[in-house]
Amino acid sequence: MEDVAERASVSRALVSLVMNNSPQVSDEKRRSVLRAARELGYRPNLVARNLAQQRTHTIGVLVDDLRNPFFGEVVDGIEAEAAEHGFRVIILNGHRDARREVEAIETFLQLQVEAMALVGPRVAEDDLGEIGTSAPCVIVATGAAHPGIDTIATDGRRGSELAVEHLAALGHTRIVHLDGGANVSAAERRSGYRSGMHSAGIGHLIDIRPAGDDETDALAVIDALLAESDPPTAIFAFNDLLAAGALNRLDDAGVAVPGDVSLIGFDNTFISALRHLSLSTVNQPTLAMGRLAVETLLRRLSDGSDGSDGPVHHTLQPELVVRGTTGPPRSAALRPPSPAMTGP
Amino acid sequence: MEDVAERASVSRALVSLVMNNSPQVSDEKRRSVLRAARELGYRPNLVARNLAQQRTHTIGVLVDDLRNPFFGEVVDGIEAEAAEHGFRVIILNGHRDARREVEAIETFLQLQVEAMALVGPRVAEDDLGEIGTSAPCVIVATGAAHPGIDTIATDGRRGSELAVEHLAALGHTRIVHLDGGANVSAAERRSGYRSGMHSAGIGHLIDIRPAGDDETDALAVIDALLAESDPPTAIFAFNDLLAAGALNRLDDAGVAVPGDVSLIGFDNTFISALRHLSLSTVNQPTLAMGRLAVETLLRRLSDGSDGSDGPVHHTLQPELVVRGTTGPPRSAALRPPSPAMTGP
DNA sequence: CTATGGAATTAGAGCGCTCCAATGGTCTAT
DNA sequence: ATAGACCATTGGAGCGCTCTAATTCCATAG
Repeated sequence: MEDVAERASVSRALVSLVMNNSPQVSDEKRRSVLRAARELGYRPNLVARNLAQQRTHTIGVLVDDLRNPFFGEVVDGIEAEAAEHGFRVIILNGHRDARREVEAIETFLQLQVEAMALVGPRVAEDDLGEIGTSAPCVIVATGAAHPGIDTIATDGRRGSELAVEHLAALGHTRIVHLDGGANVSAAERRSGYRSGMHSAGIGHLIDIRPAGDDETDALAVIDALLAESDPPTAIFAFNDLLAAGALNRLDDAGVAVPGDVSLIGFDNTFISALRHLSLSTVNQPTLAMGRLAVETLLRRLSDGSDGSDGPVHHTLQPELVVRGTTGPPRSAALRPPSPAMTGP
Repeated sequence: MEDVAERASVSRALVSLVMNNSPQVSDEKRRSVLRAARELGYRPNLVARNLAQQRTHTIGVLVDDLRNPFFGEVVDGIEAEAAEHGFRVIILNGHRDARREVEAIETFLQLQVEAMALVGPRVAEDDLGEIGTSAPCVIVATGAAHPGIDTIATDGRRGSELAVEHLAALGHTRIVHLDGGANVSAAERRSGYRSGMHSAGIGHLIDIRPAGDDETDALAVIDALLAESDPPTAIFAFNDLLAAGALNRLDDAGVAVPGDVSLIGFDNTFISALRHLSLSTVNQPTLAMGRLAVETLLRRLSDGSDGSDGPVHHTLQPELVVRGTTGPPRSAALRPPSPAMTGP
């Protein structure tokens, strides 16, 4: 910068003004500074600028798992909205591990990001400690598990109800839920499953199996399920990945979907749309969630409020997406939903 | 920091030493500094540290498309290796757009990253200009399209040959290639397709259709293909996503896979492994590529060489993965799809 | 008792930039 | 002419940290 200033025979301060294209600099000087900069291959040092300005114009985005396309879509929304407001976005990977998430958040804070969006985090609110309030922070796509922090979520409870209602309407009664296990959204979806079962009048048939949130997590559970004397006629999986894994296994075992068993997922990732899977699922408005997350952060930023007072919870509505993996149970014609009947 | 120093009644310099856990500080002072830091909730400012140190210990990773799980896997490898060597990784999203990629690289440089890995970039080498040499830079998973820069790639030519050989060995001759279009790896895979066809003695049947690298890019091409008088018996798609899209469309049209048409992809992303897709494909050793990328960067860093002299090209070997979408062609006698027939 | 060396500690300059207050210049109104 | 207003420009302090060289302290040797 010194060099540029010298070459253009102006002061360092003037170079700074030009680089930030301040309006109050004469065209003549501006041109000569820009030329000097170009000739010298000068590139402003953001680290220094950030330090001097005490601002970084940066939003940190923590992504639970880069391999899950669902999160990629949310990030797209975040980036779009952030860019419109002059913010840079840097991404850190949580690797589906709460410990690494906390590290990543700590890194964000040390890097002085102005705000953070945690996409699908696994950290419990308690483990966030003061961390969440050192900078505006919003949690995206993790349901209502963080009452003390701003959140953007799809109504996982309602989404689950939609799924169960759909299956029940088709005539299913023996509906099993593959639970998301340690995943933070799991509780909410589980509760939706429960209430859905109750309002369908089959509350006594509630059956929840711990599974997880990855394709591989489904395998053992499906095996166990198939080995039982009274296997389910329908399965509601925590998310699409898990459903896809379940589909694998059912296929292995020669079980027809939806002929023998209906299957529905959650998230509506692009994989569920793949025709050969054609997975029925529940849609989350990912793009809107991302944009809303940034809006929320920016509001905090201009308020100066850090969210510890009255956090904001945005809940978006899920939508049922019926594709090819759900259908009436085999015996539907013979056996309309009659909870009292337990055997043939 | 000032405050911490005062509270522990030591100098700022000593606090700095403690924060960088230098060995030459007495236990007594160390403890009291740490306590003071804790009590004050002190968090070192990385921006300031980076400026003072003239180092950031950061590797910038530019990802072509966050939604493509293939890239997520490569990034996993990069992060693992980087962490082992005390480097932080920050990720920027290229959004499948060369212009945004250049912006991202510029951002990395301004943020003073010490090295960059471009994962599946779309920028042509020429558009990289001096940019690539301002810091060590390695291009991952984009074939041999960047002769002047360090690269890590799977041998796309060989991979394509494997795919074609496989199809030819099954008895196919009418093998069409769905081309990756603007994607930088496309040329290499196309050339492998060509050479594969030639060595199978069916060079005269070479047939390349521009498509793209996303599920949606396959639709129109498949429609066109099916409308022809002599549709192919086998399709080799640029990547898994494209193949998945093709599968969708073939399915829509009631074409059996692999009964009527065999289909093979490239990348071996987890979606190809989904049982219902069960896509035959060509594997790339993603994790190894990521690790190798970082190794290469670190070598440049310690050499002080910037790669403009003698770039290094690592080429890893692809592997054929045969799953359920490839099989022998239907015997000539039957040949069901007879486009001349329009009505029952 | 002084000299010597080593370890622990500190003062202070400096990293590359921004931003405030101050400077000098030009223009208009008196 | 002179004061005032207004612009473009600049000097210099300061952002929070590190790092070198200097200082202090203490133990040991001569």
